[in-house]
Order: sequence, then structure tokens, then C-alpha cells
Amino acid sequence: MNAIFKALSDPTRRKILELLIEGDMNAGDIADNFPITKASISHHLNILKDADLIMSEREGQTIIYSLNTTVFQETLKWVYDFFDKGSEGHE
Amino acid sequence: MNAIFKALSDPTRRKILELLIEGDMNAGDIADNFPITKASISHHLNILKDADLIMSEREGQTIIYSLNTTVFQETLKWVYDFFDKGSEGHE
DNA sequence: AATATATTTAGACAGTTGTCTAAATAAAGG
DNA sequence: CCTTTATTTAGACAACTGTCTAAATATATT
Repeated sequence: MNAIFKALSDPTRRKILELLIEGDMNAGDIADNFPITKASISHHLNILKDADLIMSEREGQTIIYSLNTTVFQETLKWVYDFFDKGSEGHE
Repeated sequence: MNAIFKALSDPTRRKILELLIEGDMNAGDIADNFPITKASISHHLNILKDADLIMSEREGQTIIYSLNTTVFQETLKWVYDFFDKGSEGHE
């Protein structure tokens, strides 16, 4: 869980995830959405991959990134439980 | 939202929140749950407070911390929307 | 094989973060 | 008022992070 929260703590990485929600995308197209170098985006993609939030697959010259929806759902549940406990109030 | 994610990215701070879910607590009692100095805990409490995740109120010599349940719920909704989009799949 | 395209890796560097110790502030009780 | 207790603030420092440039790798095309 720590890796996931660390991964989510950066705005660029959250925006990458938002892009991938719209559909799979190759590294270059992802990078075109940001004002930083492709090398830096590659670094962010690695962190998201280490957290298991995304997956990658080579297709010819390009590498296509996609959401790992399983981990997305698990994280949702985890966060939901975490915050839900707090918002119920305690008797 | 960025401050909230940054705040959540540290394990100590997440554990502080978990403690506060169980009920309000003063700074010293919070610190007793961790192997780091009270000064460091104070620093973490500040970050959580800046993110509006917790509130504080002095009561005599002690300062009592409590969850800001409003922001807790808002964050839950935000995260829910964020992750939910991704787990629905795209047609 | 040589070149072009797509992406990653390596190394460097500045800025941020988590921690510490020491000093400062605030309230309570002699 | 002086001391004790509770907590924060300030300043220092090592570790981590996000970024860059330059070089490396992998595939495709000629």
C-alpha cells in the first residue's frame, strides 16, 4: 500500500493515470501531455508500474501502457475502508 | 487535493489518522505510538493539519487532535470518483 | 548493415522531506 | 514567580525525489 500512496502523491503521475483511464496509450503520446522530458515521464511510468497501478506491453517500436484495473479496484476498496471508518463517527 | 495526497504518502501520518479514527487524542499520546521524537510527530501533525485532514484544540496543557470528518468524506468521494472511472473499463 | 524512431537507463544536481537536538512557548501548580 | 509538563519551532543534516542531458537499447525501414 505504501508504494501506491507514494505513487499517487505526485500530480504528474495522477494525471498519467487519468489519461490512461481514457484508454491505453504509448509512452510518447503520454509524454506529449506534459512539459517535461520523455526521460522524466519514463521515470514516472516506472514508479506507477512498481506500484502495480499500470502495466506495459511492447507493440513493435512503441510501448503501450494501460491501467491495472485489478489493483485500481483493490486500492479503491482500501481507501474506501480507511476513510469510511473515519466519517462514520464513533459512539 | 495535492496536499492531501502528499499528507497520505507517509506511513506515520496514515497511522496517526488511523489512531484518530478510534477517537480524539492529545499530541503526547499520539507520539507514544511511534518510535520517533515528539518534535517529529508535531511536524507530521502540522502536515496533516495543513491538508485539513485533522483539527486541533488546546485543552489546558494539552492539545487535542481530531479528524476533520468533512474533508475525510470529500477525499473519499474524490478518490472514489478517480478510481471508479478506471475500474469500469471503457467501451 | 546503416539509419531513424521510440523508449529506457545512467549519472548529475537542486529541491524537498523526515528526522534529530536544542531552544522557545504555553499552561498549571506549588 | 519558579518549576514542571506539554507541545511547538528553529536549524541542521542525510536521504529521497523530480528533473535534466547524454548515452544505451530495441525495433523498424531502407
